Amino acid sequence: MTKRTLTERLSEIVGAAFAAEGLDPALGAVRVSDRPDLAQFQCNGALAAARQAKANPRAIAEAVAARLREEGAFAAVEIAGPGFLNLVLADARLAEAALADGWQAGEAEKMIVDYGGPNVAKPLHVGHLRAALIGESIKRILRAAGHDAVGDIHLGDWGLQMGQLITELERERPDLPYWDESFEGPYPKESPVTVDDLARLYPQASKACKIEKGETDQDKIEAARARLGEAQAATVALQEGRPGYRAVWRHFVDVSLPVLRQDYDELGVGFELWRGEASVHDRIEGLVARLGERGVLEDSEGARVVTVARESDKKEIPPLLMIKSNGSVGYGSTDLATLDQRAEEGYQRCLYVVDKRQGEHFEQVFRAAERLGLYDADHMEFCGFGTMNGKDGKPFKTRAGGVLRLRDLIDMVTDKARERLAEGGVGEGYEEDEREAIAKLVGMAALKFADLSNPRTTDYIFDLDRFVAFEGKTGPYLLYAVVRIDSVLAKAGSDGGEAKLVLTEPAERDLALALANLPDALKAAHDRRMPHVLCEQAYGVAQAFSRFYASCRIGDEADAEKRASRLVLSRVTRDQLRGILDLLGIEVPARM
RNA sequence: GCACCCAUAGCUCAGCUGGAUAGAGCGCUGCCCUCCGAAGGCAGAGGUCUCAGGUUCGAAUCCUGAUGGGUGCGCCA
Repeated sequence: MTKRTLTERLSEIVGAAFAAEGLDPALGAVRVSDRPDLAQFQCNGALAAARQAKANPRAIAEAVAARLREEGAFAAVEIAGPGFLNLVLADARLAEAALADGWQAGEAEKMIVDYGGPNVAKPLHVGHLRAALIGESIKRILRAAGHDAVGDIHLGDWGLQMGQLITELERERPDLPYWDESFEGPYPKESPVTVDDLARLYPQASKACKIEKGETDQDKIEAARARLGEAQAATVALQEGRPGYRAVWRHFVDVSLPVLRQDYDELGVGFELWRGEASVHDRIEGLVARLGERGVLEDSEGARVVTVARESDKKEIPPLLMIKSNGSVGYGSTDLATLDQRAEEGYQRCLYVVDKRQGEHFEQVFRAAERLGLYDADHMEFCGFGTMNGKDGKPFKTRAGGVLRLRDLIDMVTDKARERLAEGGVGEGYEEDEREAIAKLVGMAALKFADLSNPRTTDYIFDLDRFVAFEGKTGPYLLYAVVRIDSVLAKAGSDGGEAKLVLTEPAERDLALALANLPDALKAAHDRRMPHVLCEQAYGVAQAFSRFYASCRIGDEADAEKRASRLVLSRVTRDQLRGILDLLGIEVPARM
């Protein structure tokens, strides 16, 4: 484990050379060359130095290069064009760097990553996929960097959707005891609904409460408004503690949890904390009182709000709604209360892996938290992600026009994987259940890699054909690379052990160079909260290995020293790929 | 209306603090399994980086404007 990446170390060396010339060491910034045909690394500092010092860039480059040639880290230091420094690392240094196995953040923190947000009323669908995959990966990246990070599912179990469910059920089942305020219990232990009931009731209620765009029929508008009012009133009653509502609400949550758990399990996504919005309800009263004491709570149109707008704002930021005019609380209050709880529990940093369209909401919450003194602005991070669209560029829908359930999506990729495995005659001698397990892992790798390889912040097109393609830059290609190396090593009967790396062929150097970039990739993925950087790293390494594999003999190399070195190179490649795939939440089969 | 984001190869997308000949994958053309796993490798075609100005020795990258798309804007989450 290292705390400094290869380019950081090289930058120090080159920076020292600049400093020795009386120049700013920051000019020595080294990065991977974008002309791999000319060099492994480059430094363009001489050009910037020339501007500052009003000197000839080539002359500066010459002086720095002369010092670097003395240094010994580089096999070649060349100057090209107006003053680009082209650097080739000495093989011994490169070999050493290729063995680097990780990267540690400077200061470890206790963190919480909020990346679930499923609604208890709804089964998981494709829209939840990104939060789960990106959040899980970010959490793993943080941990690998040395942080104490936990994930919280943060269930959506306390807002209007609960009032909608309650009232919808009340309409459908007026015979149930939960609606009778004079009922003295006890309430039934058996849930009156199944998850399938919830999945049916919620869209039904939601639709009934919604005024369709362009609706002109006054009766329909009135009906929807009345229905919404009913749901809102039920929400207030639930939050105020009406026993029947609390009892039926408990059932909603209890029947949902096992199913959610199973779905997330299947995705390989695990939360340490299974809290919900409801779990912070009891702190809201105290929170409101504290806001009042600080003088940041105001009355506005019958509601209690925290003003978060600032002079410097370019756009209008509405206040955070703490208590709605009807007395209920919404997600603004629960999100703030959750931050309060997290601060109290000693989490130093809170990350929110949430649809980027909620950015403004979190800006409000974060500002309110700042006003309350819970966290500094730079310890609350909004890690927004882009939306997943269909091929038409609009939010993804199934052919029938509905939302695709996550479960169905997983089945689709698994089916496709099974098909491809059969086509390729893979696993012909294996037991049926192993083949099935492999199909599942391959499908999942395809799905996860396809999603994670997009930068977190951008929207992307969900294209099933592309998701299940197994050639090129895909999850299955990476699994294939790992499994193939395993097979090569097994056949060779050795993983090289402690043998020294001797780099002779260009393909070996290229692979070593790709491997040596790992700490830089880990640091970038960590600092930017961007898992796709690791996808690039893994793919680059896998490609470099494939080239190496195509041009060099490994297990059957005659020269003993070369053979051992190549076995080590193969093993290191496999270990790095496995490590990265683990950070991406992708599981590799033992064989396929 | 106000604000923010985006526009790169036929398609889907990378491109970090401005730097050399703008990169992948898919698709397309042609090669490579008597040799450790061909879900692989090699070679090739394909781009006025939406447009117009500006800053700079140097711009896909920074600034301004235009066009075309997307998103958000207090009692949903």
